[in-house]
Amino acid sequence: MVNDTWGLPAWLERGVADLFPAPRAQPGASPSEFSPSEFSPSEFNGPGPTQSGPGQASSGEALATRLAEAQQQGRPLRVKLGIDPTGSDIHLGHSILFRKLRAFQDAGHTAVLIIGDFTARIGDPTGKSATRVQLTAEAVEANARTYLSQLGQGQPKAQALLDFETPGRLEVRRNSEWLAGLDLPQTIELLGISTVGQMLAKEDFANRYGSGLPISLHEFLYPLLQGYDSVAIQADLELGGTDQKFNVAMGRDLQRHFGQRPQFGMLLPILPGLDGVQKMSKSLGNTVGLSEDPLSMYSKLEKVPDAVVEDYLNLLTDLDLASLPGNPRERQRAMALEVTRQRHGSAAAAAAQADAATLVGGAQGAGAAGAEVPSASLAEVNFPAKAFYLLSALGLCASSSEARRQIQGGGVKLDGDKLADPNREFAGATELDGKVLQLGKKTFRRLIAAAPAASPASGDPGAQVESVQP
RNA sequence: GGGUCGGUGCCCGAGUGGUUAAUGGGGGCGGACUGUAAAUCCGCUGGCUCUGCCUACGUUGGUUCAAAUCCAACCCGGCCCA
Repeated sequence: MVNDTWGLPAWLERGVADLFPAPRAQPGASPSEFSPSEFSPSEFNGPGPTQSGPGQASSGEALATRLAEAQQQGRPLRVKLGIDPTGSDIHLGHSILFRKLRAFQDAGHTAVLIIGDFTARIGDPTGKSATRVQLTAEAVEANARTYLSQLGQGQPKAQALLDFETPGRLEVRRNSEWLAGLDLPQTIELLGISTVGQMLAKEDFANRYGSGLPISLHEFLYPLLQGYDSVAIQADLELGGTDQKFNVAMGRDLQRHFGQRPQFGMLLPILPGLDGVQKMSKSLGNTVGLSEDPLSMYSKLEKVPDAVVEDYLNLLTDLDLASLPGNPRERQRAMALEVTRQRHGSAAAAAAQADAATLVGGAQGAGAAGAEVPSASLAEVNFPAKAFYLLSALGLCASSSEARRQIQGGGVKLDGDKLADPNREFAGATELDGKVLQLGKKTFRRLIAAAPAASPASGDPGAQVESVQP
């Protein structure tokens, strides 16, 4: 999956899935020259890096040249990354892109982070089979702020995912800056740049069109608007997931149209989710959030399917794969430890690993050993409380019916003792204070009679009570 | 705009007047096994502090003792035609 043949500097090479422009097999084309038509969305299947014809620079070489040129002229590259503030949490899947963006920053280049506030407000349907719900400007702004704080805004660069500190290394822009002011003639100009055929070449549109699902006309505008972002900020390179190829390529077309030198496109793989099958996505409930507590993060990562451990190691860490133990289980644990360490530091990661081991042995130990278990406050629970109600009131189960089922299915334990009767009644909070409530093998909550004074991980106690389930 | 087919639970998809909270599959969750994995097997899979009650088959209204199933209007989508 990961290609090692781009010929890029080491800091840039790892994990790159695709890089374009791919050179065109065109006689007389000079490697360092950007021909005005070297790439268009309809040329997706152009020659890859290993297939370059004789005398052709690979796209890796072209980029290396560009980097050298930038350094020579003392003009850092403007590296674009667009994010869609529709959700409110950044997860490991996103972090692949941010890690690469950070690498560019550390090499002296300028990260241009575009918050797609305008496009999000209208509801970008990318990758969805149905049009997304529109968000209010306030919701978008709140999401954007959450993103920035999760990316480390206000933190020293050693701890933050992006470098917010060093002057000139980061620009945060909102695309409403330039999109909100587009008038109809300008919009029509944009629409005129692409064709229906090109749009239908996009995988998402092709699938939906092929299976008879509706495609709204305004959806054709999104790739154009996103591409226009590249024009607005004069991007030299755009980072994206491999699913963004169309949009990134569109940015090149538009830049060319508006007389700019077309950007490079650097595509990184999509991280598989915890299920190991589908991509990591909040709506699929298979994510690890960047702001999750160390124990949740470690224990989720420790049990990802073997098939994706390699990808996680490659895409989320800088570990040298060859130096890791060969045993799959050991590799899995090393990966979980390292990723947790990146977010929470060595001490917290080691503690999480130890706690995970304790908890897995059974909750028996958990109560006594004082392992770090996310806590859940009993303050909101009305006593006397029956067992099933407790589960749902604490948010461990989505509904009280489900709580009943879980108990009847034998999946619930209190301090290691199986809870058999859903109607078992608890008189008051003191009876439960300090005990560990366990659902299945992975979900633990230490019950606290009063509201927690200060929660260690996040400021929001509700966030800690969040279940592992979607 | 005309014709036509269709809109069922998280998803797909049966069901065409009456033990129907609705067959089946997928997904999900739980249990056994295991390496906390995968594979396999088993159970569960609308809500409610639940011996019972409530909401559900696009929406609203109607026929009927009884409707996801019949009728009407409306909304939404596919296809063909304009």
